[in-house]
Amino acid sequence: MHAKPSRRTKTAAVPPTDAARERIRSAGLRCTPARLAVMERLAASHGPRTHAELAAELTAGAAHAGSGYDKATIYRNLVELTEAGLVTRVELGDHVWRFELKGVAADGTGQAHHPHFVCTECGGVSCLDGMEVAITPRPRAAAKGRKPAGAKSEPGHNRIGSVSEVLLKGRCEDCT
Amino acid sequence: MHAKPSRRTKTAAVPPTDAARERIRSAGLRCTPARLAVMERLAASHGPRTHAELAAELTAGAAHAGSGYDKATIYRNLVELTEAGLVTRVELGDHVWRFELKGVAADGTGQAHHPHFVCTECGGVSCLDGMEVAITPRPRAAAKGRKPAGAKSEPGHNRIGSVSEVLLKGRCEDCT
DNA sequence: ATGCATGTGCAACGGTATTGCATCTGTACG
DNA sequence: CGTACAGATGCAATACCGTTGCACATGCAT
Repeated sequence: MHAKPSRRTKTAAVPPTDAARERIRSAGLRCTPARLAVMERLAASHGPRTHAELAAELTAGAAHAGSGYDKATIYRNLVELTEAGLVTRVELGDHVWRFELKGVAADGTGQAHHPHFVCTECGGVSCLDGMEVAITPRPRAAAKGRKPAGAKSEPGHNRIGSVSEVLLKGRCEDCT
Repeated sequence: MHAKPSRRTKTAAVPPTDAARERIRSAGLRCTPARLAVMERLAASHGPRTHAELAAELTAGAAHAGSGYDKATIYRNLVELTEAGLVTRVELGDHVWRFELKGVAADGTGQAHHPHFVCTECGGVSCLDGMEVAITPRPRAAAKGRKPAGAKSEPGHNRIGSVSEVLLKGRCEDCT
């Protein structure tokens, strides 16, 4: 039983389900229940979710009817949605991919992603929305750091073309 | 053969081996050949190395005599050295731990904590030595020349206590 | 309704991280 | 200098996550 969204007296003229459906369709993907469920689950989350989490929620189908999807399906959907540009895949340092709904970008670009902060103690993840990270050369620089001429250190590799993702690690105030 | 001059009376110029040995000892760990080899291998690297890389180098025993250590031993040594504070373990987003010599070197110049930059195209890793990352609460209002470095009382529930690691991802200039 | 391309379920594979246990070794001690 | 013990090592097994192959079911255009 799918608990089909009875369109009677819905609070909004465009339920989020339809919005997600439209985005999926416009991304060139079929709109399947599994895909829709993944999208809605992501939309209902605040921060990035792991594949394991989503799989647990959508596989067992505890609370949500219509669940019971395979973890491989969820994984593939996440990857496909990522490739389609609807979802971002991040790695926060614990060897687990996390997926996050991307900003509204129908054209496929122009998403301002936000930095993430991970507490190395409690593992909490914070989305630093509205934060900007600027990287600047250190004031006095390495004054005394006479570089051995023979060093093979490749300074040319330090050229940053564009930064698409920022990840900070440390301790949150609760764990300090 | 090892053919190692076990005479401790050399006292010539304190080779890096002895420095590493001293650090290992002072960290409360035994000074074993495997541990020493790991330390030296890390010291000879410019960037963070993966366990697989180090294992490949130290297991097969290609160039360095005395190699042939087990990968589990190398792994355990890396973890122990990390816990001892001599090595840093970072995760650059490809689900592989990377280890980097931490703290001071023989010359005393500590390359303590530098941000890392990973190119999502070529996978190259850059150590942004001498770079500082400043996080500003707002893209517009605040000037970005400051260095909070210990930002507190962040708006919202994203309270950063202290930042210990910075990871940037994007594209290097070559891949842009 | 029908057909094809696409998505899904099941299960297996691969690779890295991690650990148990018997044996060996570094280091302190006599 | 020899001995003993805590710690380190080697070997192998385990666990887990990510990933993929293949046969079947399903969405969606016609």
